[in-house]
Amino acid sequence: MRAGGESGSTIQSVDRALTVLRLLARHGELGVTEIAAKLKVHKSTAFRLVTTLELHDLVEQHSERGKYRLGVGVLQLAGATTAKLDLVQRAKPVSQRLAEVVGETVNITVLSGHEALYVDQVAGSAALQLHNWVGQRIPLHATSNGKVLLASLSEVRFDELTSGTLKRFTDKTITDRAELRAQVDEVRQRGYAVAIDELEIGLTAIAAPISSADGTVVGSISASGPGFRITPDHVPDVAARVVAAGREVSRRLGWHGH
Amino acid sequence: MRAGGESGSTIQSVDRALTVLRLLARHGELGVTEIAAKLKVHKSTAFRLVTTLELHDLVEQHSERGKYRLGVGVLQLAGATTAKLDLVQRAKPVSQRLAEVVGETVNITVLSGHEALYVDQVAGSAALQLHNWVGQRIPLHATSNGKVLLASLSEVRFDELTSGTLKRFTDKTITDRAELRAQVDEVRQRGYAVAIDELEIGLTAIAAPISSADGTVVGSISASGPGFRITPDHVPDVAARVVAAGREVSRRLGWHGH
DNA sequence: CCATGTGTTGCGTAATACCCAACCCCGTTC
DNA sequence: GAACGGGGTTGGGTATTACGCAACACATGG
Repeated sequence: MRAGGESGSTIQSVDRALTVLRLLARHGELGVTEIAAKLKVHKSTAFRLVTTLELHDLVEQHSERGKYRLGVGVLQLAGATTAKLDLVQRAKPVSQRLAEVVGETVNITVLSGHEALYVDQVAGSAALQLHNWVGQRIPLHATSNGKVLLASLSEVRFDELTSGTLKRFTDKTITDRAELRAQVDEVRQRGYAVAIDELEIGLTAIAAPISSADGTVVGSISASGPGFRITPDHVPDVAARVVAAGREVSRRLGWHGH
Repeated sequence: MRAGGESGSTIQSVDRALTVLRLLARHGELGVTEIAAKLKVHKSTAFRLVTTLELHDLVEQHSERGKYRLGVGVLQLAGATTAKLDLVQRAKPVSQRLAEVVGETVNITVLSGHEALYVDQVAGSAALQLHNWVGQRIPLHATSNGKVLLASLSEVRFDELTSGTLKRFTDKTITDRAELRAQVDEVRQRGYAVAIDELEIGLTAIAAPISSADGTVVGSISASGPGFRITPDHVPDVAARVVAAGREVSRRLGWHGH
């Protein structure tokens, strides 16, 4: 029987192994039997998968003959990826301080394809349940970060990246292109973007741009938290701090603007 | 023919796929043909491997029909791993500041099995060629970090972890157990450890312990750089700063000692 | 002590992933 | 501008490879 694969050419066992990694990322710790159940394969198959992953330090088991979790090999790989994007490295201390002062979760995003890509996150002191966004992509039109990134684009690029239909997430999501363009213009004047309930009900976010040495916007920094904490009254104050943080990161990247 | 596998049970294709990840971590960017050559497999095999990896966002190719590099999925996985070790999160700002002040590379290690495991690194401003140690394991007896970790152990644990022969790296490496024990005692009294040319000729490192809320040592922080910059004269000064940083991190972990 | 739960290991089979070759697509060369 | 070369990509047949099965070692607890 030919591999009833998804898209023509994918290796079954590798696909399963990588799924194991994602499962472990999601659940923290899993046993061979649990993994087998989730993958719908035999125990022995699951075992051989994790054994191979273990050989590369991507997973490790808690105390010989125990459950499995993600291993340090992952950190090695991550180190190699972030080495190139020194944006994360340089922004880290600034993000930390911002998260400390504001008490909310701080994120850094960059433009990747047609979406905003989260490349770093620092949990705020007040964060209850922290969802890790790092590595995830979010539509540009529904987030404060996205609007900041859009504000940095030329007219034509803006049109390109907003060409599709603007997906609705909540009833506050901006789905009209003219409305979006107006908001983005405002962001450009004001220097920061706000999104309230636009991606998720109850979530308020404020973002500001990060510029590189030559003045082009390379990313955005944001603080976000529940609407009952970041009330409309607080927005200007938080925005000022986020903008200052964005400026600080820009300065660390060699930017010398005003 | 039965699989002439290494250690009983390992899946060939998965093993190759993970090797691809490590290759990409090492070389940054590689094409299908290059990967095939390094793996000693056919082009098409290499292609199917990277395609499967791409499906999980672990690799991505630069501009359709181009070379491959590590992808954002790696960051997602890494986020899940470091979420548990909040040591890294809390230590980050302190490490950054220390690296800034001292100008040398700062590392954080924890005890993992019989070795020291590097869990974080901040490159110093003066760092020329930065090798990323994160995720790597280094023998306890040959590094300043290792000696700090050893100093926190009970007599029996110390004996366990130094039971094997102490591998020699340079002619300064401590290979005598009695000598090691003496040095570790000194570390315990003095509050910091020094290693000069012990792991690598020309490399000087200074480490101090990090304690958790209950007072047990959970890791170590170190500054390291070339011996011509960190001369014996500088050691006490740098050591004081490293110790202070270790205390600061400990405080952030809830430690309330003197 | 047996019952039941882990993680682990040998073995035969056939499904699977490999190699091969041809393909497309882009740059260069002549 | 046809021919070449070098990238990445795509079908197909074969036997290598990885799968499922079942029995194992080891822990836990009734």
